[in-house]
Amino acid sequence: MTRSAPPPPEKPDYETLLRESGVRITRPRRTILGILAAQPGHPDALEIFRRASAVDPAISLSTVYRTMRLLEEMGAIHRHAFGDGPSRFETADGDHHDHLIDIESGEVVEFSSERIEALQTEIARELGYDIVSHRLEIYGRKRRPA
Amino acid sequence: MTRSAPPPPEKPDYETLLRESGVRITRPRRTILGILAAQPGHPDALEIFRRASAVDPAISLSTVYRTMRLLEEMGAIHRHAFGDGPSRFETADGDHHDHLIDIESGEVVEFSSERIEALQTEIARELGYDIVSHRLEIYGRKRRPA
DNA sequence: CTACTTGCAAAGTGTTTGCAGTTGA
DNA sequence: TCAACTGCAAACACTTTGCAAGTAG
Repeated sequence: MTRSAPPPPEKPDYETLLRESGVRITRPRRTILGILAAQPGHPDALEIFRRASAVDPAISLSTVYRTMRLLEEMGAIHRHAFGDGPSRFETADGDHHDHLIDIESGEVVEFSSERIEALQTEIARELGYDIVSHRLEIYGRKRRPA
Repeated sequence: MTRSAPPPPEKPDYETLLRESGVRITRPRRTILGILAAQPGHPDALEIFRRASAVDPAISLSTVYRTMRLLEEMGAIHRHAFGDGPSRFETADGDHHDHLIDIESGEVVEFSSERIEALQTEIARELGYDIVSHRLEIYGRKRRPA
């Protein structure tokens, strides 16, 4: 066994990723990518558009939507439809997780449970299905201290 | 302990329910109610509108939407947003259950798991929240027989 | 009778798309 | 260079709403 280079960084370099997919790195895309990298939350398209506009006022909302779709198709981000509002996006670095949405503030807390995952797989199997994807959202409100 | 009347029928009478809420039973409402009672599935507004039109061609899509909202607010039906398409509705008789959606046919299979419910409550508690509602959807495809 | 409902058309959201001009590789 | 990309405005799908006419109780 020989020494080798350290494992790749946990956060992929989207620009490189895109370029390798034969996609051009344009100004609007670089701007949006920068925003996604800097913002840890679950913003919607309008939110991203607002931040992008602050950096480059020429950016259009269409381009935001087109870029989000592009990134989603590449697997670089996930799209969520919490409640019924607009789609909200999240970078797809880490592992799978589910969401708890604070119905009062809209805040999103991420969590994951191997046991729930396992139960879902089991249930799907019993029903004769293979899981392609799933969505688990808990809507709650902060517990008042007694 | 005295003998008493048998438990109420499992399927509530929506007309009575509505009347008791001070809501008028109009022709369109009666038609829609009839369709919901007869159809066991998870139809969307357009689907309900189509079936209603067959019974009473004068019904408008707006009235379908207004009626679904009314019933939802009364707790008589649940509204779901599977994938990203239109809202789909389901009568709220029985117990709580979750959904497995066949991504190829759109078919919806209902299931419920006390263990998953319990795990969710536990997770929410650990995060400091009380659950208000939740949504668990499994998207899958029928397993091919080997 | 008259307040609640309706149908219709118009408005509203969130998102996608056609097109002519722009730009990255 | 020149296909990929963009901004813009128009189109879209789904849903809600204003209003004048209709109707249940």
